[in-house]
Amino acid sequence: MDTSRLHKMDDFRWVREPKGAMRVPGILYADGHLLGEMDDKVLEQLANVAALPGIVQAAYAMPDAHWGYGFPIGGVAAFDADAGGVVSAGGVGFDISCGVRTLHTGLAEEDIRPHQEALANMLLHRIPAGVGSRGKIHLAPAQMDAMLSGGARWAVEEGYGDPADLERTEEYGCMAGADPAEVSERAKERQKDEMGTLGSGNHYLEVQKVAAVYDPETAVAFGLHEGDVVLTIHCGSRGLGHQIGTEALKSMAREAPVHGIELPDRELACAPLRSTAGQSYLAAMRSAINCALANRQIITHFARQAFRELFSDSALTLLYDVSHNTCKEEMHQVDGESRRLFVHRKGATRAFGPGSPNLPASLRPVGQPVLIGGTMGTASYILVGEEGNENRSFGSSCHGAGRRMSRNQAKKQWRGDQVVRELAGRGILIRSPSMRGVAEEAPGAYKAVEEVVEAAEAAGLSRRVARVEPLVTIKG
DNA sequence: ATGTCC
Repeated sequence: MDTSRLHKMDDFRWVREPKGAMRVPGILYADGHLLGEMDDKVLEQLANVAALPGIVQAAYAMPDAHWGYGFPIGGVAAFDADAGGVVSAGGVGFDISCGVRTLHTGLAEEDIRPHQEALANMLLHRIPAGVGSRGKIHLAPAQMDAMLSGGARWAVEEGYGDPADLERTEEYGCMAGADPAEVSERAKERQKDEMGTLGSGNHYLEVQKVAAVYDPETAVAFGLHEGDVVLTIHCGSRGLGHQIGTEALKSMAREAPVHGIELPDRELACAPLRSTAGQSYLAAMRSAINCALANRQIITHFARQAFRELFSDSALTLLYDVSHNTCKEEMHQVDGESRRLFVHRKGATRAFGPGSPNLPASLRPVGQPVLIGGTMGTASYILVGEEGNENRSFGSSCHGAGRRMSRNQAKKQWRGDQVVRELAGRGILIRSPSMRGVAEEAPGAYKAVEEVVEAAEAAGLSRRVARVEPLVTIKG
């Protein structure tokens, strides 16, 4: 990215002052090196977002931002319905409520090592992965609607997991304001056999060891110690969310002129929050949030079964489940005034700091766990929401390493079986139905996750608590 | 991300 058009506030905060159609500034949180790696398109897209009606304060880019569909991935933007604000399907993304959930296993690395192969095979066997993967669960129409309304709460009621899981899930496992009647039959049809499946792309299930602790006090509060083994699930709302996103993008682009909205980019399709189209999308999008929460809950259940086969006394307990592709109605202070805003986080993790009323009592004094997915060959991070970050990014942080190169480039550079062999040599077992997928997801295709989380910490968005490294990765 | 193009 050409930084000459940016005003450098400090080493980790760069501002694009409003120009042309921009209503608010664009703010990028990153160091000079990360900015250098970012495409100029990120700045262009950030400026387009800043031009949307009813945007409040600024359009933000997280340290892992990269070029996306309309909005940058790693983008945060909040809109006020009273000020003509909009909701944008491109601002949420296709994989609605894609997110990460991390569980304690109660096991240590030395417990896992002798059974590492068996565990990898068991997890691959129990959890369907890959494009179009289907599971054992087949939802009849009434069950589909109950799932879309109830989310992880529905899943627990159906016997997939424990009520205690809900306390550690964003929205307590159930997103309010969902309306299954706003979800098309086609979206439901695509989803009816896909519950409890991982999907493809960057989605994974990973057994990880806590390799380093940065903030011992918070780590203890999160129940994390060096050498502990945790399980992390990264996936979303599968075919249903994708279908809802596709349909909404099409209809919002078609209807924008009716609402008097001039789109700087057709991909930025949006609808006023106070319109039938806007409300319909919100109700469908919230249903997809529930679908993703239920999906991660069901996968948790299958993972528990797999662990119990090998470790009869293992009890997987949930640290936290948080999404990074959403639009959520939240109260935020803007210039000393409390305002109800619709916060879009696309490839950005909610990262509420200590004291947030949205956190359960057990986490409120400490802050929200912020789960950052790295790559299968390097590491992932567990962070905590930083005090005061509501004023910096509406309480948001980065979500991952961010791609350094396209999937096509990665396929030219690596072969899946070579990646698997190389990682096996380093004690990391990869299992995947697609060697092409493994090549596309080769660790070298991603930026250094360390640099991203260091920038997020230096910018005051979230603070490092622990670094986790993979032992077993199931890839879609 | 995605029954990787209805």
